[in-house]
Amino acid sequence: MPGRNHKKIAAAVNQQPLADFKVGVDNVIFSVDTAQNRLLVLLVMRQQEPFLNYWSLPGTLVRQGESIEDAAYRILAEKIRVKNLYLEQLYTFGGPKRDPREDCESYGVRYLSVSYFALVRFEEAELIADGVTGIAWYPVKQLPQLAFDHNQILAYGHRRLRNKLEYSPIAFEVLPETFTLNDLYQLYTTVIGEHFSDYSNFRARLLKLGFLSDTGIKVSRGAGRPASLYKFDAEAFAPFKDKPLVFI
Amino acid sequence: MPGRNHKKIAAAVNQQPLADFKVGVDNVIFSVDTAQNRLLVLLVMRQQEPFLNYWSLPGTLVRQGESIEDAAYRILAEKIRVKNLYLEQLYTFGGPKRDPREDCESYGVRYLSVSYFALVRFEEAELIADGVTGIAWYPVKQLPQLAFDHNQILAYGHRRLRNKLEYSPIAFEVLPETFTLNDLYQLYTTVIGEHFSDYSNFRARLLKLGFLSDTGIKVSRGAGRPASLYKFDAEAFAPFKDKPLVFI
DNA sequence: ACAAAAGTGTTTTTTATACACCCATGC
DNA sequence: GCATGGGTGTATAAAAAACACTTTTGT
Repeated sequence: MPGRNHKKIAAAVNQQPLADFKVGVDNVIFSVDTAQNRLLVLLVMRQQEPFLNYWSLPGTLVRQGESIEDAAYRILAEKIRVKNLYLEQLYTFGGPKRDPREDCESYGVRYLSVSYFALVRFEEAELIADGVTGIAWYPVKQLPQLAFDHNQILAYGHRRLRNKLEYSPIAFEVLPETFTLNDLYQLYTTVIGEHFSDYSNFRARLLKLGFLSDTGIKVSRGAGRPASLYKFDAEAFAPFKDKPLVFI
Repeated sequence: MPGRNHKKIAAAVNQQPLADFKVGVDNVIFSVDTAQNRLLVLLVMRQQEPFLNYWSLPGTLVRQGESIEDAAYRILAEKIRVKNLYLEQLYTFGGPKRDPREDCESYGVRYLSVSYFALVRFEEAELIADGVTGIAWYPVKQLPQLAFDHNQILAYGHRRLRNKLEYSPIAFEVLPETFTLNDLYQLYTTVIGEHFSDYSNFRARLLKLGFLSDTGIKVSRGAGRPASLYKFDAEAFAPFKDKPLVFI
């Protein structure tokens, strides 16, 4: 029965063994040091093979009963204490051979990495040093060679951060409740670069959009005229949601 | 030794069992029927439990030695023949309990779905009917209830499609090599809705940007003045890459 | 001749850009 | 009083938006 035989073969081809995965989460956690105008990323020193003593993105493997996003929040909370943060899924890297453990220790198990991208407020972020693991904010302009494909993941996260700042109001998730317009401008300058509107125009545009409300409270930063504290008004922003809008 | 004991306990807490995963890929494949001004998505009828006889996104499980992206292309090629397409990773859905198979048949294995989003040219897309599996283009405005969390994935893909059209030149990946400005306009209208510039302004803006070159060739579509065929000039577009740019 | 589709032009309004300048404070 | 940072205004250029109009075809 050639027909039947053919079907069997086709079925066999269609049912090559499925890959078994362990799923890891790697976080690209950014912050902006406005005092020194630097964009920073959180790195930890690896304590085990592979890539022992390499800097890497803080990551973990997903446990039973834990959602991917839970794992992302867990590893973040293990490394850093923050009040405000913005976190979103970045990309899933899953080619075979991206993790050297696939060759040796395992029985054909693949390692897949779901990366998350986070932005936290530098001034209030508290690194959790456990006395063993090295942990540090690194300027993204002076990165060391990282473990695994983490340089690639980081580069992808950096691109996403810039895009998000340009098109979405994520800056306000990481600024304090109230902030000066200069705080906001500095944040944009540090991440995007100096190649956009000057402060005066930036200011005028943002204010005209109408979702920044002046609290009337003034703060003085050393010399100079005191600045007004502004507040992001989520309700006033609502109409702009899902509309193309460029902040820079 | 209380110190050592404490360390042991901490280690135990930190090493709850890892989850074991099977990784699936689900494709949200869109096309635009310009003749009827409809946005379509490709659905297949499930042939097995769970969700037997439910419509679902075309998907597959990742096999040994296969990258995630390879699996996405494989399942796409199994269902449809196309010349041009745009494909990118969408999102990874991985909460526990998103797949009912986790409860019964498996030994604690989790199912994770890496979704991909694709845009293909409707006119030249050829569905591959194998005589068994139902397969169809569904208008996104009249979707049935889908298997798993596929309605959610689809909604997410739809949002991404709109954003991509607004900010990126993906329309040209799915239009034929040469196209009329009206073809382009229809594509935008169908996906985004009628709420953007009229044809005249759309046209003026796109032409001024300078990355559409007139081939000089004219085509006639029934009555009316013949239209010029244009061509996307990737080189002329290069300077706009990575710059905020809004097409609509 | 006339409807239909393509393409051009014009007018008005809104934004962007580049500045110059005024304001309030610390020292 | 003057340097410093905050804030306002203005002149010019560019772009968006609305819409009227011309051109070229099929019937």
